[in-house]
Amino acid sequence: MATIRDLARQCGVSVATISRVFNNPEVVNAETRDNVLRVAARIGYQPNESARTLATKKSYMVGLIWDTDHRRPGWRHPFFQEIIIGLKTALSERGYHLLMLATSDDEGSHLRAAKRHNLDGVVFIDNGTQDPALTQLAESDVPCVSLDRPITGPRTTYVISDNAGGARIAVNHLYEQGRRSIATIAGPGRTRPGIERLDGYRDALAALGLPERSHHVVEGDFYLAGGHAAMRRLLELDERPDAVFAAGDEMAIGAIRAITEAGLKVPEDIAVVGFDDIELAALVQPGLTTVAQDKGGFGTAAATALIAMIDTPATGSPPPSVLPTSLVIRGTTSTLPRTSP
Amino acid sequence: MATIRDLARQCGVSVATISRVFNNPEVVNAETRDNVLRVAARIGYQPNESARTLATKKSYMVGLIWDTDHRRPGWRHPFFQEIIIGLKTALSERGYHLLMLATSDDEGSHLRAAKRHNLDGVVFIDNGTQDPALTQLAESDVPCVSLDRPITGPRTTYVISDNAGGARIAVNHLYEQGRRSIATIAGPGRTRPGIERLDGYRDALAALGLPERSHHVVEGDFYLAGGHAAMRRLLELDERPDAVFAAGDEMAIGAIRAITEAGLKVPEDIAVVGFDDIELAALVQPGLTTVAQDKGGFGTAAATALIAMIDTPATGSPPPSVLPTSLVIRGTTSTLPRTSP
DNA sequence: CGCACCTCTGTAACCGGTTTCATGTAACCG
DNA sequence: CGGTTACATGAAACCGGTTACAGAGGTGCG
Repeated sequence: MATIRDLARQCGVSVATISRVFNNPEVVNAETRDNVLRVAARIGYQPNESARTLATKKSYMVGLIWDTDHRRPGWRHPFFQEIIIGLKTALSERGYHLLMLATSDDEGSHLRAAKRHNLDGVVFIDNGTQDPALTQLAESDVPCVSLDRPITGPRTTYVISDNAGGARIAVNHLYEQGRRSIATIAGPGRTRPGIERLDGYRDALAALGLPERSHHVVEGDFYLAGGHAAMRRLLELDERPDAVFAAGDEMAIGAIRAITEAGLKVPEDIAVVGFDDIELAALVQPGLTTVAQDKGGFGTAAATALIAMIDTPATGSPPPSVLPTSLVIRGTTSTLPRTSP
Repeated sequence: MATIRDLARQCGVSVATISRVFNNPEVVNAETRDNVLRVAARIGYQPNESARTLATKKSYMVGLIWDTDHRRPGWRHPFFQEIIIGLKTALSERGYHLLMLATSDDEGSHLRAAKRHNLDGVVFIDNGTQDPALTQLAESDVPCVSLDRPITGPRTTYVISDNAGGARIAVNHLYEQGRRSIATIAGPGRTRPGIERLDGYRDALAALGLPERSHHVVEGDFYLAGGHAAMRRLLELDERPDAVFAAGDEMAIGAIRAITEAGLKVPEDIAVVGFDDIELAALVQPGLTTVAQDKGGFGTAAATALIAMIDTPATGSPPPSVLPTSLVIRGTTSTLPRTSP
């Protein structure tokens, strides 16, 4: 690899001039500049990023902290790939790279790892554990963005879906379809989306003047089996609901299965709305009506907020991004559009 | 951030000694070493990785090239998340980090980007395009591992599933279930898995002494709609098959839908086997019997091969890893195990 | 005792960039 | 014509590590 001194020699100028050609082209004479660029292209010169980072303290690298947790080996984020695509694309456009840190690094102190590697900022994806290393990071001066989990700090913000709003949309939609006895299969009460979606459900019922019946609220676990079990409990009620809002698509599909097994029909007897819009939602039959999250938006919003903090050191924490959700209507709430496969 | 010179001053030793404490502890006096470590911990010293990389030419970073392609915006890898988990875990254990490079970087020359960043190696995930930048990279002296796509070079190897073997397993399984008229919905002829799985299907038929009927081979597109359409063609045949091997799970599910729509039953009238074992396979009803790929194995094998090349500069290219596939038997080939939800 | 050898440590060059400051030259101005 | 200013460039220090080499002090042996 040619170094800056090699190039300087070949061009008959000093290294300072070479450096200027790449970082401050306007201050160098046009003729000199063109010549440098020509020779650089010929000999295939390119600056060494490590040397550059060492001198400038800027790495153009953003850390991604995503603990595929030792304690919970199977943990997966439903939209991981979409988030990464969005994040990477938005970062790329601004010239930033994404570094996935080895988790073992520094025994869990992400802050130390960030400093070591001269990271310009960090994004982390919540894995549900209250990792103290994340709090430490958020409280530092390193720009941070958290996905799916509210967290604060001097230079920290977060991106989250409008869970309550989405839940309201779902309930309203069921109401518009003529349903008046709307139950919910909630997420676990300890999770953020679980709480917020349940709140939205309650708000919507109240706004519509529908009574909230406590036995119409059953807690699930976000997974298929939990949704199935929860639905069975709902089916045993004297006052059987004519619609169910499930706080997650997998639970919704489990619920549909329970309904079908009971000899009832979806949506004729019971309409179902899910939340998330996972791939599967479009593939099951009938298609699952669901509240879609803006999957790509997570990455984009995170990148935007992060770069704002990085580029203008004066700014503290931008306001959190609350991503809008939208209703995707499919077969489980409407018999009309029978989508062929 | 404390630097090595700060630490040296505080300890009353030279920077060389400090450096030795961290890189070559056995050559420094035990007492001195302990003292340095104690002071280092107290003042929170940690080496600057950029400076270290600059001096040693070793970054402990591996690049991940995964073109979420401008030309094909929707391209996604079915197992992306699992691959990343496996890759990251295996790399972490050896102290390596994963850098996702900005695609715009250097206008597509991944090789240049790798050099700039002093990457120790590179992994790339095939996106189906024959990107010349990948070939250039493979032909360089940078250690490379390609996923899902055979490619060669002086220090390059690849990881791929045993597609043909998996197809044979599938066909044999159908045979054991008493099926004798086994059709296939193949993948596109231009894709590697498409070709290999079809080869495996043919081999298996031959080995079993079953005739191969040309009209029993229909090409799909790996997606649901393609599987559906292909199955309809098979259903129109005079000689209707009693089993179908679909070269991808989504196609298999499309096929099942077509079968059901035609008033036939799975598996009673027609048994179905898929390939991949995507999440959905376990969630549809009846569960899809399918040939599972070793998703995590991709990442692990890639990391192992890459680190072998990195650690021993003398070695050229390790042999490619062909990951074994395994059959997961569910409802679409067997009426016995009716899995509850 | 003299010499070889081993153990431990320090000095200083080096990795490849960036940036401050000084300098030379030409243009401009009254 | 002398002085100010703008422009273009170069010399050298610096970023924070690593490492070749030299040297100091102690030990063992003939």
